[in-house]
Amino acid sequence: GICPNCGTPDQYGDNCEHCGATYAPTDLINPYSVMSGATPVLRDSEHYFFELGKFEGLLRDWFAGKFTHGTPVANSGVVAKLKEWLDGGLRDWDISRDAPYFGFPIPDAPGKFLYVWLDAPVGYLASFKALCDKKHLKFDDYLAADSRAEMHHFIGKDIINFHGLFWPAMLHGAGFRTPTALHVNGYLTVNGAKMSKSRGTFIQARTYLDAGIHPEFLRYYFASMLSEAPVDVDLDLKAFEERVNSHLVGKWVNIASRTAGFVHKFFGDRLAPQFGAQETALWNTLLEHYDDVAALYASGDFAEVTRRFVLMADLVNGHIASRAPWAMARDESLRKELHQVCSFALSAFRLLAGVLKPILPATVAAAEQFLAAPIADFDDARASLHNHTINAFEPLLARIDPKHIEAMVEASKDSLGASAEAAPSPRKKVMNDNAKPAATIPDDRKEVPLRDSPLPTPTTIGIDDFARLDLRIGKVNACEFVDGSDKLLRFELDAGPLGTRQIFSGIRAAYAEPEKLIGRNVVFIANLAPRKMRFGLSEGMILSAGDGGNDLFLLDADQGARPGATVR
RNA sequence: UGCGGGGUGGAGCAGUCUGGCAGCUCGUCGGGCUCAUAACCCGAAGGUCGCAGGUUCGAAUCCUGCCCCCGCUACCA
Repeated sequence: GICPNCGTPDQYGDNCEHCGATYAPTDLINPYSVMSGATPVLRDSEHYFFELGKFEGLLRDWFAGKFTHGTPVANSGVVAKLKEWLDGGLRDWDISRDAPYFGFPIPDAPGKFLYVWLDAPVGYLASFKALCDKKHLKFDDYLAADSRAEMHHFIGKDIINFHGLFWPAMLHGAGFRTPTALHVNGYLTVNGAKMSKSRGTFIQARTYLDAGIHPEFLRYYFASMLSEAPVDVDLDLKAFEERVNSHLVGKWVNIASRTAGFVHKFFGDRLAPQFGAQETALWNTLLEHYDDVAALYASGDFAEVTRRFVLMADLVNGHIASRAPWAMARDESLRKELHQVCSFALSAFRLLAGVLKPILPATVAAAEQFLAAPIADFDDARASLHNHTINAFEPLLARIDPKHIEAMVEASKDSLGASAEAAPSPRKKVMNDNAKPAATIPDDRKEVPLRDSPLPTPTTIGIDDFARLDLRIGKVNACEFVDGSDKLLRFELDAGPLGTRQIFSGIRAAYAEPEKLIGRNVVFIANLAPRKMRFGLSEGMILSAGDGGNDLFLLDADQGARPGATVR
């Protein structure tokens, strides 16, 4: 609506971006919905509140480490952020929502639901309770107010308040213990910007895997960027490729790759009974670094872990280069030295596997298999291998092929998303998805608001404009009502080569018997950016004719049209 | 508006709390090696550490002001 202070149009309900004034949503002049254009209406509604203010003392004690023997419950920046709330005066927390809403109905309060952030953390504990029942653990040993177990939360920085204010207060209020620590991560950007469909950087896990890129490579990259501080992490795809290839393949696996052959050829896969003097000296240096790594892990400084890992690997490769086992191999009299150098290298390879194991569990498992020497725990990797027989070396990791990254980016692109982004909105506000971390939300969904379109709507379009719409035939596999929605029907379409699509369509008023639509061939837009709705992901738009309400008629195609066929 | 985080060679980052030779990885260039998955080793070029001022023998680091980027700012999912 229009700012009541300075008259700037198109402002949100809380403050004006032009003049900076803050106001109540009801002060907005001519308010409208950016989604539908509809005019909001004011309604009275009874709500339920959690008296958060009563827990201020508890929260201050908790921040101060009173329940954790003085150990801070979170990074200083995180605590500072949380204290803002306290210093500004804690208000009661609205924990009810009116229908339509997903989640749990409030008993004896028709049409009222619990706000998702009230029940979400309870859900974590319900899940844990189920585990306790299964494993015959005592729930109270972990949750009772005097429990000495540790409870750690690993979260994104956008939900600090839920985990750092509401939740500890709820736990305490219910007679349970408070969390031991919050471990907060920042946001992820890709190639220096918010993830974007049009740039192909809105990458889904499935797309990543389908491109044939090892999942543990991403774990390594993230580890190399993370410290205790809740900083944002940029996934720079070029850096990702180079770092993973260089560190893991070029430096680490290479140590085994370049020495195992000698051990196999000359020593029957058996390692030497001892290191030489030079190797022993270097081994002790490596152990000093290794022991530091334990503390680095404990403090959450994974980036420093990987830096230390690289340093250690460089020392080993440098040593191999200076000893030149390939030259020794040509001289029968140097067999013992050759044996010692290569055996040292393989022990060092295992030590480095110990560094990497928390980050690359599957890859390290393969390394353990190759070495025939499982790493039982962190200290176990400190043992050097002597008079030990290993298995034949096989490449443990394939380098990232840049073509795979290109393919992943291409597969992530969305042509219509590109047009939406060509004229980016000046809006800074971003909606985040806290409640459902696994769900996907294209950032392009935000606005293509009418107010931002500088060009007059043309009365005619060219054929190219039409071609950008990917219209397809979809055969209705399933169609049903959506619980909690009085407007939507949920469709599952067979889109032939495009697979199946779930689409929500607001035509319930016109089609009261959705099951009768099954089998029909409808027309839908296949390249509309997927949109997350309250009830799930909607992957396209089904076309109907009419003015809305019960005046809606599905377009359809005669029987015989193939599912997925292009409409042209 | 307030608050939090950030700005360091071409890229990604450490270092800032506790002032003391500006460091790591990648990339680039030159050389070496030929065991290793175009992997490895040695060397070089490349930065007035966002800007301005101040404190100090000495400032990326401390202080003041400013600029820019990101985020949060409670009945947002």
